[in-house]
Amino acid sequence: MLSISEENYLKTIFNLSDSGKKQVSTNSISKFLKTKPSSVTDMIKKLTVKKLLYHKKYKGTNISSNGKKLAIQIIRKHRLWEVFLYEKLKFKWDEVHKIAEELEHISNEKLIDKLDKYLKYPKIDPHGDPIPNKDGKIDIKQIIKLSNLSIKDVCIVSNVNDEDGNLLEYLNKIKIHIGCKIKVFDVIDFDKSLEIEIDSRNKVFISNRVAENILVTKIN
Amino acid sequence: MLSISEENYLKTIFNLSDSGKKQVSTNSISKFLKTKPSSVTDMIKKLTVKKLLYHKKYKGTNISSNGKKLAIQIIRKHRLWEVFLYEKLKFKWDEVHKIAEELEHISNEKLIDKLDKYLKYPKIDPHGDPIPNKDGKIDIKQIIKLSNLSIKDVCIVSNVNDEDGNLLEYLNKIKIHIGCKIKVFDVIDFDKSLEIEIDSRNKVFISNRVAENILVTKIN
DNA sequence: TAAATATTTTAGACAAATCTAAAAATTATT
DNA sequence: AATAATTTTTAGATTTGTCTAAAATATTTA
Repeated sequence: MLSISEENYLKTIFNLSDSGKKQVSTNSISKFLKTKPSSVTDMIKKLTVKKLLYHKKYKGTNISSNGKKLAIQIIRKHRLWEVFLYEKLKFKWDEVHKIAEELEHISNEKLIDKLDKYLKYPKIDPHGDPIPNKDGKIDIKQIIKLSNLSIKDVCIVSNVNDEDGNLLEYLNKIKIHIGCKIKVFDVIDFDKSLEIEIDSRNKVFISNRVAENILVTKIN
Repeated sequence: MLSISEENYLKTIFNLSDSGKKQVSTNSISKFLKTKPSSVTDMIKKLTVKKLLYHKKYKGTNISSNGKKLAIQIIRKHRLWEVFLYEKLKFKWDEVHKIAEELEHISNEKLIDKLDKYLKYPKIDPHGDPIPNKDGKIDIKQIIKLSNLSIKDVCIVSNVNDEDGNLLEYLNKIKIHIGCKIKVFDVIDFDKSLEIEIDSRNKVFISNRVAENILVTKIN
C-alpha cells in the first residue's frame, strides 16, 4: 500500500517522463508538486527502495515497470471519477480534475470495477484523455481531422487550429472546445459539410473547411 | 479544515455520545478507534483548542455545538455515499460502510450537493439510518410496526422480533432482513394481511401476525 | 578550462499522529 | 477509609512528509 503522497509522486513522475520513456529531473518534480527539491530527493529514495523507481545520484529518475503499473492504475481511477463527475453529477469540464485528485486515492479494486461498469466502460475522460483498462492497457489515441469522420462517428476534440482568431471566435460561438464530444449526424455529399451534435446538446452544420481545422480522437 | 484523523475522532465522539447528549470516556474512544488512550488524550486536547469539544481533565468529553455541526456533515457525506454505492454501483448492503469511511473525507461542498441531487435527496441510507440534510437537520426516525402501514407506504426494516427462531427462518426465506426496503402494495381488509415488495424484487403476502413482529421506519 | 551558475543531495529541524512507560487521578473493593 | 484496580494524563520516543541551510555535484559561460 502506498500513501497518498507516494501515489502523487509516482503519478507525477510517470506523467513527466512521458509515460515512462524519459528521465525526470528532481527540480521538475518539485516544481510540479510545489514541494522543495530536498523533499523530492527524500521521496525518490523511498520509492526506489520499494522498486518503483530507478535512481542514480545527481542523474535523474526513471520509473520501473512496477511503478508504471501502479501509476497507470491511479490514472485509471482519476479518469473514471472524472467521467462520473462530468456525466452523472453534471460538473463542468474544468471542475472535475481537482475533485478527481482526491477521489483517485480511494483504494478498493471492486469499487473501481463497479464504477467502470456503471459508466459503461468509457474509453476517454472528459478532457479526451484515454482511460486505461483494468489490465493497464491504454488504447492509443489517434488524432485525426474531424473532416475524416463518417456518419454516426463520435469523437472528442483534442485540438483546434488556433492560428486564426476568426475560427476560434466561431468555434466559441457554437461551443466547440477542447474536450467536447462531437457526434456526426450527417455528411453532405455535395460539399462535404457536416451535421454534428456538440456535447449531446446543440446540433449545427459546419463546413468541410472548418472540420479540417478541428483535430479529434474517435471514441467509437 | 480538519484532517482525516480529526474528522474520525469527532465523528466517533458524536456517535458514542448518542448524538451529543452524553459524556464520552477516553477509553471508549480508544477502544472504538483502536488507538491508545494516550493518543485519544492528545487528540481531545487538539479538538478542544479548536472549540469542537469541551473537556475537563479526567472527567470525560462533550461535543460542542460547532463540533456537532461538523460531525453531522461528515455523517451526511458517509450516508449519501452509501446510497450511491448501494443503489447505483449495486454493492451489497454490508459492503458499503467500509468504502464510505474513505469517501466521507472528500471535502467539496458542491460535490455533496450534486451527489444528493443525483440520488434524488434520499432520506435514509441502506442501513435505514437517516441522512441529515444540507442544514444538518435529521428527520427523526420513528420506529413503527410494519402492520401499521398503508397502501403505497415504503419503509426500511429496522428491527425484527428475534425471540422466535421460526419467524427468523421464515423472514430469511422471503429475504426480509434489517435494512431492507419494503413497499406495501395492498392491505387485505379481511385479515389485515399485507402484499409487500421486498428490495424492489420479490413480491409476497405476509400475515398480520408476521407484520406485527417487524419494526420499520417509514421513508415516504 | 576555470569560474560562475544551477541542480541535487545531505544534515538537521519540525509538525502531526501515533506509540510505550510511568505518573496522577478516579473508582471500586474489602 | 485504606488499599487495590482502573482510567486518564504526561513525558518522551517514533514515523512520515515536509522544511531550511549548507555541501556536493553537474552544467554553462566567459
